[in-house]
This record gives sequence, C-alpha cells and structure tokens, in this order.
Amino acid sequence: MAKQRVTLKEVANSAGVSYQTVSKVLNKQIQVSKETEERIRLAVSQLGYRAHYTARSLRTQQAFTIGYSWPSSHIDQANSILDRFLQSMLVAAEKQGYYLLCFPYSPDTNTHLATYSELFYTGRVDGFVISSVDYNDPRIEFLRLKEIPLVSFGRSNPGLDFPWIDVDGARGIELAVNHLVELGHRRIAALAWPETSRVGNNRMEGYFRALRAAGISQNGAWVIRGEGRFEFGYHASHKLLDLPADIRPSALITLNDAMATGAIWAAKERGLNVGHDFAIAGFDDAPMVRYLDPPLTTVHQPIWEVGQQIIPMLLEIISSDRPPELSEILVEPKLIIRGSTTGAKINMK
Amino acid sequence: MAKQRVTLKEVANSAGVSYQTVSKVLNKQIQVSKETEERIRLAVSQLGYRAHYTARSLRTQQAFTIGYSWPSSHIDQANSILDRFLQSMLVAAEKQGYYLLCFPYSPDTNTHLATYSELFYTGRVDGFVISSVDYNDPRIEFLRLKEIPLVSFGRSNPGLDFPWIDVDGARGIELAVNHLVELGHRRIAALAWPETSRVGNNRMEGYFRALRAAGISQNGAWVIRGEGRFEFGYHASHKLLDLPADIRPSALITLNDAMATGAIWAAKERGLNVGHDFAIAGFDDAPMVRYLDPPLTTVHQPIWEVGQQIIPMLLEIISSDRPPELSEILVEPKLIIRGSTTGAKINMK
DNA sequence: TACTTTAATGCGAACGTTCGCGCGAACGTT
DNA sequence: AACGTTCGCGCGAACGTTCGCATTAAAGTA
Repeated sequence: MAKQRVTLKEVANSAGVSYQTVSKVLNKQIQVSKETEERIRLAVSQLGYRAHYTARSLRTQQAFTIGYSWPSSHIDQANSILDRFLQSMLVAAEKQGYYLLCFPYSPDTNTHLATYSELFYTGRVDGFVISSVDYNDPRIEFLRLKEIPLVSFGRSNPGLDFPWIDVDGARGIELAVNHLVELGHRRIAALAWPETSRVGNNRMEGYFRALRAAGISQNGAWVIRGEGRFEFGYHASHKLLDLPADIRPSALITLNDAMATGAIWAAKERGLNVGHDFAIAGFDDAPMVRYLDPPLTTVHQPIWEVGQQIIPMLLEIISSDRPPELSEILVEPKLIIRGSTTGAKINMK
Repeated sequence: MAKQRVTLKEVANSAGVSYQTVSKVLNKQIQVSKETEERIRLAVSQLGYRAHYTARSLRTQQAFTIGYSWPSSHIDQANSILDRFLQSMLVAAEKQGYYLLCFPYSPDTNTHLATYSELFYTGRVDGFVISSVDYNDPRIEFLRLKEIPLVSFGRSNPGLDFPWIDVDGARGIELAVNHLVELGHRRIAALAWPETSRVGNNRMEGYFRALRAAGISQNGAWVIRGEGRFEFGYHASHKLLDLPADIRPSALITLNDAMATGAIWAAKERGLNVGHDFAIAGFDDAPMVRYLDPPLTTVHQPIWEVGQQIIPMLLEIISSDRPPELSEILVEPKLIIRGSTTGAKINMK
C-alpha cells in the first residue's frame, strides 16, 4: 500500500522555511511573522499535512495511547457495561489525542503481567486502565513497583494507596434495601458472593447498614453466598423460601442481575406472584432485565461517568508524573424501580 | 515516570559488538559465530532488552496495530457479541504481534472518515476492521479508494468487491423456520427490519426459502417490518395475533432477540402458552434469553470464529498488499432450541 | 604465491519528528 | 554612536530502530 504521506520537509519546502520552523509553528513553540505563518498554514492545508504519530512518539517518548484489558465474561452472563465503558473511555481519550490499545487478558498472572511490562517498555502505551480488581490484585503491586501509570476501575484492599474510581456498591444495595423497607418488608434476604470477593463485601455493607438503620435485626439464614450465576440464584432462592414461615423472607436482594433472574424463576415455580407476594431486586441493570417477567428492579451503575472521569485521572498521572489531586473517586449508583418489587406492569410506551 | 528502557546500544556494549549486529541477530538477518550469538543472547536476557516498538515502527513504516470502531448499541439492547468479538480478535492479533486500537465511532460520516484517514496516515494503524456495514457503506468506498487495508464483518451491496466475512443470516433463519415446520407449524410469521436493511433482507431470504421448500405459500400479512426493538416486537405480535383465525400464525420468527422478547410478552398477555400454543424463535442468542420465560429458541452466531478468521485476513492484505486468497467467507450459524418453540422447561443443571 | 570466494561484523544513513542553542537583523536605550 | 534586547528563524542533534553496503580476516582455488 503506498502510504504517500506528507512530511514536514515538504511543507517547509513549499512554504520556503526550514522544516524545524514548521514544526515549532504548528506546536506553537515560537513566534514568527504573520506572513510566514500564513505561508506555512497554507502549505499545510494544501498538502494535507498531518504530523506522523510514530515519529513524534519516538522523539517525545510518549505513546499517546492507553492500554486496557479485561477478562471475558461468562458466556451466559453478558458484560453489559463493557460497551458503554469502552465507548465512554474512547470519547474521553480522543478529546486529548489519546486512543485505547486493547490486548487480551491472560488467565496466567505472570504472562499477563509480562504483557503489561512489554507494552509499556516498548513504548506502545503510556499507562493502563485496569478493571475487575479484587483483593491483592497482583497488577496493582506490579505496576506501582515499576512506576507505570495506572488507574483502576474498582477498589482493592482497604488502605492500599493507588488511584481508583469506583461505583459505591454499598450505597446501591442500601438504596435497594431502603426501597424494600419502604414497601413494608421486614424479612429481607440477600444472595451474595463468597466473602473472598471485595466487591461483594462492599455491596453487602450496604445491606447490613440499611437493615440496621431500619431497626431490623439480621438473621444468618437470610444471607446465602455462592457463585453469582443464574443457577445459584435459583437454588438459593428455593432454600430461602423453604425457611419456616416466621422467618421466611418476603423480599430479596441479590448482588447481580443473573442471580435475581434465577430467583424470579424459583419464586414463580412456587406460584408466587413476584412483586406482590415476594419482592426481588438485583444489581447491574443489564439491558434485558427490563423485559423479564416481571421487569427487574435493579441498581444501575453510571458507567459512562466512570469512563469520563477515569481517563482524565490517568492522563493527569501520565503527564504530571504524580497521583492526581483527586485519586479516589466514588460515584453514586441509581436505583431503577420496576415490577419485581412493586408489582407494576411493564411500560409499553 | 522513569522509563529506564534498555536499548540496542547497551546490549551491544555488554556483548562487545556493534548495535546493528545485535539488531540483525535478533531479527535473524545475518549469521554470526556461535560465541558471538551466545554473548548477545546472554546480554539480552540479562538486561531484559525489548525492542522499542515506536522506533521499529518508524523505521519499518508499520504500526503493528489494527484499528476498530463500532457504533454503541441501544441502551436497552446489549451488544451481546461485542465482548467475544473483541476478545477473539485480540487473541488472534496478538499471535502475530498485533494489537487493536479502538477509537470512538462518530455519527457524522465525514468526521468518522477523517478519523480513519488520520489514524492511517499518521502511522498509528496498518488497517481496519469494520462492522455494522449496510448498503452503500461510505467507509468501504473511502478506504478502498485510498488503498487502506480493510476487512469487513458483514457484507454490503451485492457485487461490491471487497474482503469480508459474514455470518450466513439467511441460513440461520432457514434453520429456525425448518425447525418450526418440523414441529408441524404451517402458518409462520416474521418480524423483520425495513427493506433498507441489508442484514434484514439477507435473513429474510432464509425465511422465504424455507417456506418455499416446505411448500407453504407466503402470506403478505405474515411479514411485518419495523425498528428491531422490544416495543415493536410487542405491538407487531399483537397485530399478528389479531388476524382472522384461518390465517393467524401459530409460529413466529424474529430477526433479533429483542423483538422476540416483545413477542413473548404479547403472547403471554393474551394467555397463550408460548412454546405450546404459539412458537417464537429469535436471532442472536443474547446471553440472558436462555433465562426468559420460556427460554428463547434462537440463532447463535459463531462470533469467536469470525474474530479468529477476520484478523488473519486483514494481516494478509496488510503484508502482501493484495486481497487474501479467500476474500469472502460465510460462516454457518447454529440454531439453539429452547422452550419458546418446544415447550420444554428450562434446564436447571 | 596471487587471486577469488565466503564468513563475520561494522559503519553510515534513514524513518519524521522535537528540542536546545545560536545567529543575524531590527529595535530601543543611554 | 555604541550597546543591550528582542524577534524571527535556522541548524545540528537526538529518539531507537532497520537496512544496504563496506570492510576485514579466514579459507579455498588456480
């Protein structure tokens, strides 16, 4: 392919100045006479000159590129936020002349860390956005040790010092439980992830906090932990509904929509009218859950906002070589109320 | 950030040869004595040398990077294949030392085309993968005119000569209709996109073909076209079910899962037992549709395979400067049979 | 012995930028 | 009139590679 590019030299020739002058004028580094500037601008637009990214990159030692990698999601559980998260980051990055370099997520930690190194030290990227972090995430230690810029979508160990932005999961669940309390529920159960999950523990804080605020004493039988999949939600809900009448929950929150979907099935199997006899709320607001029967009440994460904020944070670190002023940002999720808690019919527009 | 990289010169110093020799040995371009090679390899591993991507890129005029941009999907309609498509391309690309550069999709055509130009002519990418193509897609003409390498996921105008890979949508719908015919259905309706949609027309070919093969004469009232959203599926299904008994369809195929979901709601609203009284099949196999009530029979696209093939196609064009030998690839989708056509209960594992 | 071939390595240049320094001319100041 | 200051621009070098050609020494041939 003939990539007939226009170089600085050609522009300079056409404008009758040295090519370094053209460079400096375009980068606003020097002042030249009006006429000269005019000639240069004319030549640039006539020839359609664009600065060659690679050459600039080599000279300035900047890649103008951000690396991102994410684990692929379970096949039966859409990564419902990936599209918006990526798009949001792309838009935010482009505003500052940056693009996103995506690379595969390797299940083997060492291989994966090696890829981070490789991309940074070969000058392909200036820093990384990481997500799906958990306690003791090896990437954080690794990147910080090497002083490679990163910002994380999601927190890790409490007290660990690194820049992150996160959705306030505790607050999200708290909103959901408050909603259930307001509807009159007192026996509210929860389907959670194992206690090894940081995200899970955080969200569960909201559950306990809301119960406390409502003066409801916890019941150990109301919390069941497991893999956050549909099947688990289904089976665990059956267990909850098998509890003796005096402690059998009348409402349920789950830490994600997949479990909530399983819960709806279980409740319906028992002839319960979900939204009336039994209330269910999820977390994620996956695109399809509004079309479940009944539509699922759930917690929506403002993922666009996360993308819009995470990129400037990272770019600030990259350019200033220091953590950003605001290096820990918590954004508030939003409760989306639908029929699975209120019994309302779907809105057919 | 101190990006203390190791350069060729340092390796050369340590090995006692010139840096150009190191380069050539690593690129297997010259033969040197065993001892020298040994010293070089040792120095490389001791110092942890990695070739600087930007420098190589500048010299060889290759970016080792592929550009990709996609329109963001409707908020209530997950881009259920994006995750797998991206991951598949990332894996395939990395095998050959390439990565994916993602950039925002601009709704304004001229702006968007300008971005393609920009990325290519500034040396950031070597070529593009495009998707969501339709008739007369401006990107195809634009990129081909400038001889910028591209491969498309999806066809465009028939007869237009450019490299593509696509899922055989006609075949997918044909499989679904055949399945309905086998179940004994004779009055089979379809919810389709407007005739301006190439993908839609292609899929509908399969509908007509299957009816013909089954000896069923078409009925104009059975095909309703509209925007492929949930609401349309809902309302159109009600219209179909309002038809006089002798032509009222007993089965329905829709060109995507969102419409099928709306159809399920409509049918249930009328007290129909979906899967027994009325059969519904969709297209896409979005992750959640297996948990609808009833679980949706749908057509699954082998998206991983598409990603695995599209990258080698593009890289062949980039390196050989010619279209690949196989420049038009059609892959077969798979029918996933679930309760919305058979009445079978969900499988709870 | 002289002459040609082969093997092993070095050298200079180039890719297209940016950056620091320098230099001449014009201008203002004493 | 002599001197400092500012303005406008050029020049050489560098970023870290790859590439073509040159060079040296060793080995083979007449």
